[in-house]
Amino acid sequence: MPIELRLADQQPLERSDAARNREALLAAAQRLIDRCSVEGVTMDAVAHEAGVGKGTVFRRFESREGLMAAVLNRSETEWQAAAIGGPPPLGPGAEPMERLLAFGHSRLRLNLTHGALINAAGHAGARSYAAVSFSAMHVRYLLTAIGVQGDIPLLATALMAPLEVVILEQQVRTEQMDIERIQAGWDDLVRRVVAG
Amino acid sequence: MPIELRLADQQPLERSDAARNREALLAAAQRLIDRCSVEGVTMDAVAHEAGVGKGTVFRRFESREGLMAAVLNRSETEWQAAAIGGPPPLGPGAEPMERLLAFGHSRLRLNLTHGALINAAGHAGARSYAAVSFSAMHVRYLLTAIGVQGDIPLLATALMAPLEVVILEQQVRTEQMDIERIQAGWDDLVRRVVAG
DNA sequence: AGGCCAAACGGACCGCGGTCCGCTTCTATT
DNA sequence: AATAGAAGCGGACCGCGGTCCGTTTGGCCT
Repeated sequence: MPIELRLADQQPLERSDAARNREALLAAAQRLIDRCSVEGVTMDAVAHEAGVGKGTVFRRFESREGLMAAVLNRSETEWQAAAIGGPPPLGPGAEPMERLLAFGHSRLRLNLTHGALINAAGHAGARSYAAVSFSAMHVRYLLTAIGVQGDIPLLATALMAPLEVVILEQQVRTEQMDIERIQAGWDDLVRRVVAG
Repeated sequence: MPIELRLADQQPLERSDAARNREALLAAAQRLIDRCSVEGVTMDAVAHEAGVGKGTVFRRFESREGLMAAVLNRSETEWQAAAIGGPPPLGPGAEPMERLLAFGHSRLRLNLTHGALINAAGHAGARSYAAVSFSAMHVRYLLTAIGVQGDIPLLATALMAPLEVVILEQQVRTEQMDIERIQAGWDDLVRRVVAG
């Protein structure tokens, strides 16, 4: 009688060929994104580049958004690690206010450079929510550490919202604002919110 | 020799059948949106409902986003009129601060009810920019009237950003916040920003 | 009225995201 | 090593957004 003695390994185990294909697909996707733009990458192309059938791509990643989210997840995870445990001023060691400002600057840059990929990843399931959630949690923590009074979750959202890709693209692309100005504006916003 | 004596009528004139078809298409789209959801409306269905060919739909509205933007435009225009010239507290007659708060509440409600349509309209050309631009202009004007010091365009963006559909859907759908709380949070944000 | 031609029309056609189902392959068990 | 069956695989297939081009129509000029 098989008792499934995998410890707390929740997922029902992944077959070796499946794992190999997942890696191949992620690598293929990354390669194609680098070669053409994000928008130019088709699912058929990814499947072909990885040397698998199209069905396999969708089995692994659900949808195009899911695949993009998985690709995005790599750099995102790395960035999250830097925010939690990296060197100051982003990581611990600096004053909370300083960390918050560094966090915003970093996120702003990241959202501009990865904008296309973030858009392509869309709102695909838990992955994208995790990304949003991480930032929200971190900003909430920093606001609390600073000693801000009020509805912290909402204030955190208010600070993160102007850094959303849609907003930034509007400002940079359509209104021709330069990044320094946007950054300065965000710093100003933070100061006003914190001052209460 | 035809001198084209249309005054400042910039558009090169629209043929009567074209005008008829445009109206028919908008009406058909509206009808289908009411019947099914926005997401369930296909371009073929709109064409068929209006009794025209598919090519005609794309000739008139460029893309699905364009068509949705045109449908959205009707209610949006009406709302803009209310903001500029309607009764207080939204329209003129109330104090600027009161108007700003009313503006935010109204926009929040509107973005939630028309969320699907706004998303479907996407960033389709000048139409959507006009909508964004109107709100931005109005908020800038009110901030100036209140006497706020600083980079007004950026502050206006910072206030509008948390009212974006993406943000609101995240809060309401995923985080289960209720609307009163979000509204109160926005009021608080405005107060902090205005207080400087 | 008649005729000219730019503008508008319609629907066949294409590429892409996504699904489905019959076939193959891996792994656990004896 | 043999085997059973679950998990994975692949590619034909579908619907939708969007394009293209041969045909029709409406407006103007004689």
